[in-house]
Amino acid sequence: MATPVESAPTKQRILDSTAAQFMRHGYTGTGLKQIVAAANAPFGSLYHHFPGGKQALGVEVIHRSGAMYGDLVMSVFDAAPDLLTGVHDCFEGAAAVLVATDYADACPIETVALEVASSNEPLRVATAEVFESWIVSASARFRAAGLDDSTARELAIAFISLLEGAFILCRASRTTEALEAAGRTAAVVVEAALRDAGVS
Amino acid sequence: MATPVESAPTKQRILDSTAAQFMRHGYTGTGLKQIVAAANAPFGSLYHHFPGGKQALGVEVIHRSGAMYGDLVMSVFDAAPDLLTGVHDCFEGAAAVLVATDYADACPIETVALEVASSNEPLRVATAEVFESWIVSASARFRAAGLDDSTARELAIAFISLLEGAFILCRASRTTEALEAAGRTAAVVVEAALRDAGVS
DNA sequence: GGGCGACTAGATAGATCGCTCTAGCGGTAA
DNA sequence: TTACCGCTAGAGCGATCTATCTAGTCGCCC
Repeated sequence: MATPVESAPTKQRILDSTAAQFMRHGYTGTGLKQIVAAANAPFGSLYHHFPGGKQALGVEVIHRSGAMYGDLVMSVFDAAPDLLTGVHDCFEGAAAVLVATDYADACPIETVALEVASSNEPLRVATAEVFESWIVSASARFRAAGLDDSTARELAIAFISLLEGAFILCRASRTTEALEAAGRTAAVVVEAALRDAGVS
Repeated sequence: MATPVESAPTKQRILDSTAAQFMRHGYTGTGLKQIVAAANAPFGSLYHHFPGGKQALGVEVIHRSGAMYGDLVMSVFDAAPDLLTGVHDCFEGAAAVLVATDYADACPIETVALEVASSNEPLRVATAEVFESWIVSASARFRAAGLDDSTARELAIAFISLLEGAFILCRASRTTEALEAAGRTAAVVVEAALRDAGVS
C-alpha cells in the first residue's frame, strides 16, 4: 500500500501514492505534483480519473484507506484466540509497524481528519463515516464476547481513542512507549468489562 | 487566546492568531498572510519578530500553546475535590469547549504534531517536548494520589491518549460521544489503579 | 482500415505560497 | 535639530499550488 506497484493500473497507483503521502504529510501538505510523481503517473491522468480534483481524490482515499485499515485491525482480532489477546495484539502490531516505517505509518486518516475537520466539509464527513464504521466493527467484536450493546460501543470508542491518541504521542516522541501504555490500559478496561458482565 | 486582542502588542497578537489558526487548519494549511490579517498586523512585523520565518513562529507557538493548555488542564485538577473528579471534569470541560467553539478548539497542537512528525524535525521535537511535559505534570498528580512512579506515568499517558484520540473522533463526527466514552473509561482505569494500590 | 473512446502526456494559467526588500514612522538621546 | 533605532507598512520575487487545456497514443469494435 505504501509503495505503489509499477505494474498496477494508473488509477490504483495514484490512490496508493496519495494514501501514503496523506499519512506522512497530511492533506494540505501533499501536492498533486508529488502524488503523480510518486505514482509514476502523468499529471493529466489524475484529472481524468478524478474529475472532482484533489477533494474527490481525498474522499476516495479516505474511504479506501479507512476500509483497508479497518479490515487489517479486524484480521488481528480474527487471528487472536480471545478478545483480550486481540486487543493486546493490535497495539503491539501497531507499534511494530511504526518502528518498521520509521514512525511514519500509523493511522492512515487521522492526520487528514484533524486537518479538514473545520475547513472541508466533504472530507470531514468522509472521515466521520470511516470512524463510525470502525466503531461499529469493533463493537460487534465486543458484543460477540458477551457484552451488552452500550458497553460494547463505549469500549470500541475507548479502544479507538487510545490507539489514535497513542499514535500521536509515539510519532512525536519517536518511541513506542505510549502504544505500550495505551495497550495495557485497553486490556485492563476490557478485562474489567468482561468481569463485570460475568463472561470471563 | 483564540481571538487576538486589538490592544495587545503586535508580537503577541501574531502568536495568538497563529495558535488559533493552527488548531483549525494545521501548520501547512495556515498561510502567513492569513496570520497577519487575522492579527491585524503588518506583514513586515512578522519577520521582524520572527526572523526564523514560519518554522520559528511554529516552534514558539507550539511551546506557548502547549504550556497554556497544560496549565489549563492542571487547573481543572486543582479545582476538583479529588483525582477521580478531576479526571472526569477534564473530559467534560473539553467537551463543553468543543461544543462552544463549533468543534474547532480541541488540543492546540495535535493537528500540527501529526502533520510535522515525518517532515519537519524542529517542529516535531517541539511537539514531543510539549507532550512529555504534559506526561510529567499529569504523572505528578497521579503520584500525589498515592500511586507509584511507573503506574502514574502509564496512567498519565493513557489519560492523554484517550483525550487526544477522543478529540479526533469528536471533531470528525461533530458529537461529544467519544469524549464522554473516553472520560468514563479514564475514570474506570484510574479508579482501578487506586483500588489496586489500596489508596481509595 | 477507419473511427472512437479511454487514457497518457505535459504545457500553461491564475492564484497563493514563504520570504526579502526598501521606505517611512515615532520616540529617545546627544 | 540631528542621528538613531525599534517597529510598521506593503510592494514584489521566485517558487509552487490546483486546475484546465490541447495534443498525442493506444487498443478495440465495426
